[in-house]
Amino acid sequence: MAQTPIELTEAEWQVIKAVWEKEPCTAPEVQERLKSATNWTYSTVRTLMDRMSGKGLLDAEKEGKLTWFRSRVSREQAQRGELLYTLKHAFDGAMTPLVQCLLETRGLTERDLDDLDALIRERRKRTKK
Amino acid sequence: MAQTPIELTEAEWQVIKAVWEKEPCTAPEVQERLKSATNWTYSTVRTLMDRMSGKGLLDAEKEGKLTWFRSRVSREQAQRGELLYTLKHAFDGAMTPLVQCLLETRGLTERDLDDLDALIRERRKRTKK
DNA sequence: TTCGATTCTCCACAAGTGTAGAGAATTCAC
DNA sequence: GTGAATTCTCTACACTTGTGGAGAATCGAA
Repeated sequence: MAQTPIELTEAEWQVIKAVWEKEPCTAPEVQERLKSATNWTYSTVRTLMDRMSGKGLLDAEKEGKLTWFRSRVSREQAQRGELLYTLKHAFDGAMTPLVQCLLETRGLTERDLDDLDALIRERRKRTKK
Repeated sequence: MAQTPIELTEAEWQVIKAVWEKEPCTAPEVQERLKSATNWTYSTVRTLMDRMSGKGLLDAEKEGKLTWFRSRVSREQAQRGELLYTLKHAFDGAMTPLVQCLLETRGLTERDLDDLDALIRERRKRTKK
């Protein structure tokens, strides 16, 4: 069940986010989507995507000359993996310091704080139930 | 001022946490502290520490045969770096989804939620001022 | 059916990372 | 001062990551 936590490299994040935008998709499409952000050549994108398929992060299906890719991990899974990594290594698993760090770090708006409040209240309700 | 954000590899996290425990310290000491967690040989630990000195993560000072190491980044700096990395790549900089993910992820206690509340209230006070 | 465009495959390479062995240097106890 | 113990230096090596070039394969249009 709790499969090995998903970890993505920086480049892999770029790619998978582009894939999530619209699936299935081809490598040239992904290259195009990343054009402005990275300027990667087709080769670069394709190599990344192939490696990601090898790791089970993407799924590749060949149809004639084209190869269609789709993600095999959801955004939520990936986010969770990344966050858990940080939680574990940087904060030794302690959630509160992590949030504290977050609150210190950013120029937060009142609105942000309201959102957090709401999240917590929401979460409380669920726990109570 | 905002120096390039600090990023540590997994092994580097282990090492620097051991260094933070008590500084300055020697490589054999660090090896000892990590003994139970990693079983790394002296060579491994030392190589890591030397590389980290090279990167400016540690400071190395030689005294006779011994080399004393101390950290050049604080736990807070490192935590912030790690967290910002996650925030940026996995959550596109959006704090609320990150916290949301956090709240979903873990078996939180009432106590945890109380702590978060407190943090937010605290933070509000500071903003108001 | 040949040409241009598109997409693919294969290979390459430098830098970074995790890991550690072999043997030199230093030091301390006798 | 000799030997054992400690610590160091140097080197190595496989694997991953970021990046992409060269040229083959395929497809659509003329």
